[in-house]
Amino acid sequence: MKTLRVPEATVTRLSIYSRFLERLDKNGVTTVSSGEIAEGVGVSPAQVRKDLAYFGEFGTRGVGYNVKDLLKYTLKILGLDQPWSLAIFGAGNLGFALCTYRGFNIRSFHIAGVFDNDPTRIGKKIGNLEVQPLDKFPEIVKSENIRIGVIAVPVSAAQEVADLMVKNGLEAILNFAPVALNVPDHIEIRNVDLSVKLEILTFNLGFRAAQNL
Amino acid sequence: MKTLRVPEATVTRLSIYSRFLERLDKNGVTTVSSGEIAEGVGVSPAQVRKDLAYFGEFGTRGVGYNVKDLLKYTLKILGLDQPWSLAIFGAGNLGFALCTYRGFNIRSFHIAGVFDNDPTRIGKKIGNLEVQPLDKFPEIVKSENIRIGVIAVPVSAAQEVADLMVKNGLEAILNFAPVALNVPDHIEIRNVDLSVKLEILTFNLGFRAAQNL
DNA sequence: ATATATTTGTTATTATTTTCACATTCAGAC
DNA sequence: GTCTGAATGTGAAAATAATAACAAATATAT
Repeated sequence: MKTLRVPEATVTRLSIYSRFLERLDKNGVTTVSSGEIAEGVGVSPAQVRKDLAYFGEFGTRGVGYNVKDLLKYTLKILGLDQPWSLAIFGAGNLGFALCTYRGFNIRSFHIAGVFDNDPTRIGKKIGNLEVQPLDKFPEIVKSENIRIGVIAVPVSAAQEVADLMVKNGLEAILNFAPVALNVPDHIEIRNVDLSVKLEILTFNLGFRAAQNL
Repeated sequence: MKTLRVPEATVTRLSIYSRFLERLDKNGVTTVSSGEIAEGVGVSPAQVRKDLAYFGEFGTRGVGYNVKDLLKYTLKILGLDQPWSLAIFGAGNLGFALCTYRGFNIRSFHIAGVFDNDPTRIGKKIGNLEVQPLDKFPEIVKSENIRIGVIAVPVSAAQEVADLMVKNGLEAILNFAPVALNVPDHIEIRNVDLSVKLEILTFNLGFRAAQNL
């Protein structure tokens, strides 16, 4: 094993492998090969092995991987062996959906606060959470030890929210607003654009089809 | 201009450029350079020009690009110069959010049907849409000329829904369930995983930090 | 008209990522 | 013990993508 820069694509796949391993484990499967993982998530077996090789040797030649062990390792690598508190900004339809989304509430994630500036939304219950006004943010960041913020507000408010997050010491931002945000270099930021892949589909149905590619 | 395989990353960025151009146009900007686009969406100017070069020559040397024209071209390339009807499966929180999501209702997209198998959801109104039972799907696919399906159901039901979509002649699927679906080769399918990027953030805050990378 | 400042389109270069191929290792059968 | 079949880990090769660099083209000022 060598330690070098890990491609982000590798981390992406690791997250997917780990979810697949969770399912295997739940189904009582104890051993799995790179080929079976590959088949299960839609990549090549060599890719699976190469990805894992960035982090160590987890398998047994001639046998494969122990599901429980590999799951534990992948979770550890992803940083999911510790709890993470999230703050979600925006209690509209998307924010609401994210608050109840399984992926944001399982594993080590925990939504510690939902914020909105709309008086008609403040105080509303989402599960056992209550929508908070923005001015409660600094206090809750501290009390809940929040390091990651999620932006689910309209484009027009996104930069302002990002600034607020940075000002209050958050270290990472997951941005669902389709706009490039300006944040300092030390802030980890990733964008999730819900419609980009939809437009990849229309591109493929249209343009590519026309060219017979 | 040469015609060769267009990288998917290029199509992804094109979608982002086009949204940025829409904003410029709305703000009355008439001309833009590759550098300004790059700055606005967070890539390099060379990347912008390279991406556009796959499809033609749209700019004027020494000047830049005409915003309205380039917007029109990018929309055309993405297949957004024609209307697209969508079917959304799953009227839970995520399905609900997608039904009201701007990106799925602007440009040339139009949600032509929402389906669920839960009797407590069927008949409910989402905007001016009404949640339909699954058995209405074949009829609505035809009457609304639906070619793209969106999966917003739990993992346990996702494959079944995908099969139903394929059986009814849909050509493309946008899948929000975190599982690899099995579909015939001629079906265009893309997955949107809402929590993968969240786990990239925790990876970067944890593992990478530990290694000082 | 000419010179100058810009900015594109494109080729060459560099970097990154994926695939391939195989030696190595292990478990189990005999 | 030894042999056989299976699956890993990895270095080399191939494919892909991003960056850099620059000639070509255009508008503007003089």
